[in-house]
Amino acid sequence: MSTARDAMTGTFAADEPGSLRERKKKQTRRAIHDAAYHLVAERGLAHVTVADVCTTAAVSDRTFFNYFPSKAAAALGLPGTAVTEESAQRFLSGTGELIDDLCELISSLPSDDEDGVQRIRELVKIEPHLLAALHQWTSGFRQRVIELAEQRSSGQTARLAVALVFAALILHADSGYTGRAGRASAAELRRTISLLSSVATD
Amino acid sequence: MSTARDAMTGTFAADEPGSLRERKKKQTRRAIHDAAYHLVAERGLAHVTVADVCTTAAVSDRTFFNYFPSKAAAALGLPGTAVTEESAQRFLSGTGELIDDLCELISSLPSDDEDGVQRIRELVKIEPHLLAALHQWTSGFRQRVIELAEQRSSGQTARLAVALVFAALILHADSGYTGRAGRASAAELRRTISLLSSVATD
DNA sequence: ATTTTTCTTGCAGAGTGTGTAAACTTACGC
DNA sequence: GCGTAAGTTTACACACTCTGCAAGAAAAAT
Repeated sequence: MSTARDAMTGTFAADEPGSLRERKKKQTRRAIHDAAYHLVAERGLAHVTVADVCTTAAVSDRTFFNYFPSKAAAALGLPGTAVTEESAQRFLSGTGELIDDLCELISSLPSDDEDGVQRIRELVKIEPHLLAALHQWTSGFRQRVIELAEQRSSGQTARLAVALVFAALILHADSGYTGRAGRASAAELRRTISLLSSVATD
Repeated sequence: MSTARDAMTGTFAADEPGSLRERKKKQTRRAIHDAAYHLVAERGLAHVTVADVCTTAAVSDRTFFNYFPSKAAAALGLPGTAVTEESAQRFLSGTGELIDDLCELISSLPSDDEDGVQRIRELVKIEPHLLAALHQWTSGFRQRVIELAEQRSSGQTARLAVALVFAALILHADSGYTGRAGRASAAELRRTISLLSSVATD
């Protein structure tokens, strides 16, 4: 992976990953999430205000909302755009089974952080309210995926496939389903879908 | 169906269905939902405030929140308690296949209104934000159902079954899946689950 | 008729989230 | 370098959501 650094000048191209701006944005995003995560883990969601998070992260209240739409989203560290343009293109030009490619698409969400999913599980376990927030976010994610899926297969089939894949995803996110940490891989999702299918036809 | 009216005195037992209090509560709940539904359908969610709904429904702002936790919930007419004690008991003492009984449980949610699901679909179609609110509500519903399911079948099987049933339920609520109006019957849910299973094993 | 319980309402207040415009920082061309 | 363009942060003001509390109104129980 090239870092897009210009070999002649040593400067970065505008707003590409690696530019000063992008690095700073990633940094403040991370600062906000970290602050929210730790505060909520300690005090509980209801006893943390956005203002608290902001002072801890050393940003203004207004900046907070430039990065996250809500306190819950910040605590969970939910990405603003769940499907990157790159993932979308790869999916649209995919050749495999729809379900398999959907699993691939879904499992490639951009996290700031490798232990992102781990943090989500921890918080959800101690703050069930956050599960609702997570599902709300997932709803937007799902909408986008449906749009993409309908460009590969039309109508009902697409919706059914998406429903299955998200059922599997939620099972993985829901703590208690499996003790495993870390994000769900495409293979694991595919396996869970097989399980779902077998349960349906008992 | 007995109305619980006391044959001697002609009065109603306290707080049972048919008592004056219960009727009035149902009435104001309905008034609030109707007002919210129509206003949101006309102006869109963002251009309706809780205060607007309250003046239309002729209740105080404070009363609004005694019936619905949010503007979106009122517009959609989402019931406060999704699973009645009665449904829960019937499910727990059920004898059929877990999946089938879950379909029965899920499809028996208490609606104030026969065309409740129809209204939900209409609103969601013009206000995608409401889909998120719906999923959030569904999240709480799901939690309760998981509790119940785990009392009939333990651990993973219960979770898998619930995931399937809710996948089907969401498909039905989501406009665009099927043109049919009205609430989803247990049989329709069961059929959708079969479809899901067939999509999984292509 | 009186007491008790439940529901409604008004008020006050903390907290969330948005529009706007000014200050500031980074990027780019020269 | 240097000046302009573009993007980001910040303060301020403001509408709105939602909750707690206590007094009043309505219904049920005695």
